[in-house]
Amino acid sequence: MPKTRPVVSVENVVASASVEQKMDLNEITRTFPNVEYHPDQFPGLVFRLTTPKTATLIFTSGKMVCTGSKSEKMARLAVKTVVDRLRAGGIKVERDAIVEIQNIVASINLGGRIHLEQAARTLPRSMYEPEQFPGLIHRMLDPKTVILLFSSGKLVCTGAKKEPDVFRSVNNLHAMLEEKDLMLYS
Amino acid sequence: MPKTRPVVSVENVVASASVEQKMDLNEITRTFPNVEYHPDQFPGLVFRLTTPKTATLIFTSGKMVCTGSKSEKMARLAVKTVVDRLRAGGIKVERDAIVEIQNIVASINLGGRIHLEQAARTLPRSMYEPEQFPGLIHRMLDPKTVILLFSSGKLVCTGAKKEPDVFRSVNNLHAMLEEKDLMLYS
DNA sequence: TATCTTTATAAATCGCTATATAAATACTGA
DNA sequence: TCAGTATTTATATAGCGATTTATAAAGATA
Repeated sequence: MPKTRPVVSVENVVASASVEQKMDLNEITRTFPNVEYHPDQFPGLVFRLTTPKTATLIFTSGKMVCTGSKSEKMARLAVKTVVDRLRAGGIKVERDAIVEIQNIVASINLGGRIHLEQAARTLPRSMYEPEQFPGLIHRMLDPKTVILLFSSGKLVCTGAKKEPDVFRSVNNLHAMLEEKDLMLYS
Repeated sequence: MPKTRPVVSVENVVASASVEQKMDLNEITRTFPNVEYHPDQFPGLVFRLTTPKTATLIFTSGKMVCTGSKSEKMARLAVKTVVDRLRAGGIKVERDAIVEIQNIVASINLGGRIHLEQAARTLPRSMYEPEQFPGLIHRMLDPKTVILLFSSGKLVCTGAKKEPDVFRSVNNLHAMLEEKDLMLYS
């Protein structure tokens, strides 16, 4: 049995948003010289914030993608801040953005080593090709997430749309690893 | 002043050798299926030993290059073992190999951190381009060796032909670093 | 209709970067 | 033709940039 509880840390939250109006990216580029906009390379403009430390992609459609937040709440705050900044810079933005969380990435430490070779044989929906990537890739059905397992006992959980789903995924997997005796605590 | 003595470890010894006679590398390949011989790629045959864990290149000229030993003595033993193995396999080898040590590589831990930026400015014959390689490359004149310095306080000394030269090189450099106050002990 | 572009993020591993050194080939450049 | 460079082997050191996963957005390309 485990000596420690899994230590979970949300590392990145991806949110999509929309202000429901056309945006003039060239105008934004002129008012905010620090943004990155290379339409030949990618259609989105990159708007970075220091706090919360995020990068928000803004498209001509008024849709946005915000990445880098450490929580759902911070992602919403980041989008709000971007819109406020645009307005403060004289860019007309009629309504506040509607934000939807699209992906939550978390790192986890189970506190013991995982026998990956064995796990690859016993865990369903697993992919393990150590010469290609050192982690075992496991697709969980409920919640629908993907977990990368490393021999060190550390995990990466991605694909969750709600924070509780990260915890449920980790608990499900941890129980499974315990049950099948795939963990080694030292 | 240093709290610890440098910890020196010889990591690799390269020796050249010769049995002073032509060798039939195809014959060796037939008798020892585990050797590697791809004349289109490289003219030398690779003969590996488990103890001492080494790789010896054998050329048609009868000359050899032995790498991987942890000491001068082990390098000589490795070459002797290769020749004995050849003879045991029915390969005629008239005389014992004449061995010459060509290079000794050692890793060193000074036990304190090195201020590389500063060292690059004060040490003569130094090259430091961190974006290309994280170590500072210092060419020592006497003994004629090359020392790689890392911020961690670890070194790599290469180019020595005698083990005492490794120690002399390390002591010279250590004294120099102390003198110019480039070390930080914590 | 796919896949690529870009952004962020963790995990751990590989292959580069650089150093010396011998050997014997092939190759390129003046 | 001659001088360089590349090939291969081992070895420590330590940075960097892939590798993989999910996810949205809007263009381009196939």
